Amino acid sequence: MRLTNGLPKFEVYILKMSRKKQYNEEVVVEKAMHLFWVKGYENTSMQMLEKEMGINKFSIYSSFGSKNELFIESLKLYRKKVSAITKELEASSDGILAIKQYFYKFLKLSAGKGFSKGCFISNTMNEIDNKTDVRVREQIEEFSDDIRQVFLKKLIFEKGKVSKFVEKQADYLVISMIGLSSASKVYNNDLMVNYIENTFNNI
Amino acid sequence: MRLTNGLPKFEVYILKMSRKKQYNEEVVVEKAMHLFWVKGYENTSMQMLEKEMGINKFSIYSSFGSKNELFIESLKLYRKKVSAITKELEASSDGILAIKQYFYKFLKLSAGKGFSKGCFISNTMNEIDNKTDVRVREQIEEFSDDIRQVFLKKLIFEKGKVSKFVEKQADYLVISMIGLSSASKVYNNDLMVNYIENTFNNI
DNA sequence: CTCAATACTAAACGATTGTTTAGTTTAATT
DNA sequence: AATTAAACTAAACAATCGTTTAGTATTGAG
Repeated sequence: MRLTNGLPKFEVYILKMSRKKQYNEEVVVEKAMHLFWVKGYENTSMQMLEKEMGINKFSIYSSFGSKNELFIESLKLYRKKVSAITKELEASSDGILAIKQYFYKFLKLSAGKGFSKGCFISNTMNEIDNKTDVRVREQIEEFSDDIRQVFLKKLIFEKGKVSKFVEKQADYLVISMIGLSSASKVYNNDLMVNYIENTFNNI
Repeated sequence: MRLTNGLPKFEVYILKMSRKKQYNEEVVVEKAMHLFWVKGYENTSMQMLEKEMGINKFSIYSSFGSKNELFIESLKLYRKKVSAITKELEASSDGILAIKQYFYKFLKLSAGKGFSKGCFISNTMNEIDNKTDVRVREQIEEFSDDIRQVFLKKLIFEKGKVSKFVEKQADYLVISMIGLSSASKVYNNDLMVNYIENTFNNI
């Protein structure tokens, strides 16, 4: 919908309807996300995105502006998906046990068909370059901070009070979780289960 | 140096000397390794390699055959570098403490100028694709197996006997170390020190 | 000095990269 | 039906990718 008589100078605007989009932007972003997740930013080409998203380059550019913008939208969507299980953790009546369950859910989330996709964010961390876009870095930092905050809340819930010690445990758990998803791309499920169990022996 | 009279049928071979190489292959592989280490396989172009190695494409191809072969040589060289500190661990009179020191040495090895390069092998793990070369996968597996073996040896040294439990601790430590190097690319040194200290609380 | 083998330079190869553009189709309002 | 804005198709863009090739320079023995 757009104005056909230029800038709004009067109280009555004349409207003209144009052709409708044949795709849903939320749907195609989800498809792009899965491709970026598995292949990474650089190894995903516009050609691949066209095929996966089912729309052509013009549509991608008119909806998202650039490959980079589409990537950022994909990261945001991923964070949204993760925040679903993060909220479950937050709502749980358990403390540390709930964090452990969260690790298992996170591992499940990274499962692909016969292989592990890892965590989209930690995959992106590993692709980071000195010339990576600032807005991509922001997504990574915010993701990490969000999870740390919930871990901290749960640890305080279990241990009773805030302390430097508990803060450091939260830091430890965040990095363990990032390590978990990275490693899951190469090591089998049994080894990852063993990793989670050992990690929570320390807490 | 090559024979100029074909296959060796007689006792006397006629030799012809040709132009000498103006570069040392071991030296230029080291330079390639650093570039692959920082940028990854796909994000390193032949143009960058020419510049970094100080020789041109023809020389790279005549010495190594392809970009992929050069990458594999780079991985081998990296393993050689890591095996230096792995041997220190093996030779140490300490047990678990020596493994912890190994973690710190590994962290130091991944330090770049003002940023962390991570571990070349774990960076490569994260770039793995369903169409990644088998020989690249082999390098990763061998690297992982080598370290596990030394960790296991040290754990047995400290705990006195072999057991399923000790084997699982070795598995845990390998994945922790991979996680360590991945995370070091994004998190600061204090957080990584905290990670190492917490990890060895469990062992 | 000649010869043959190899190292080198530099240009070119076709394929693919992300992005843009020209031209056509669809839609609802006038 | 005419109009107009936006969605679409498809081709083209310059730049870069990994790899190859043609031509020249260097080597040391015969």
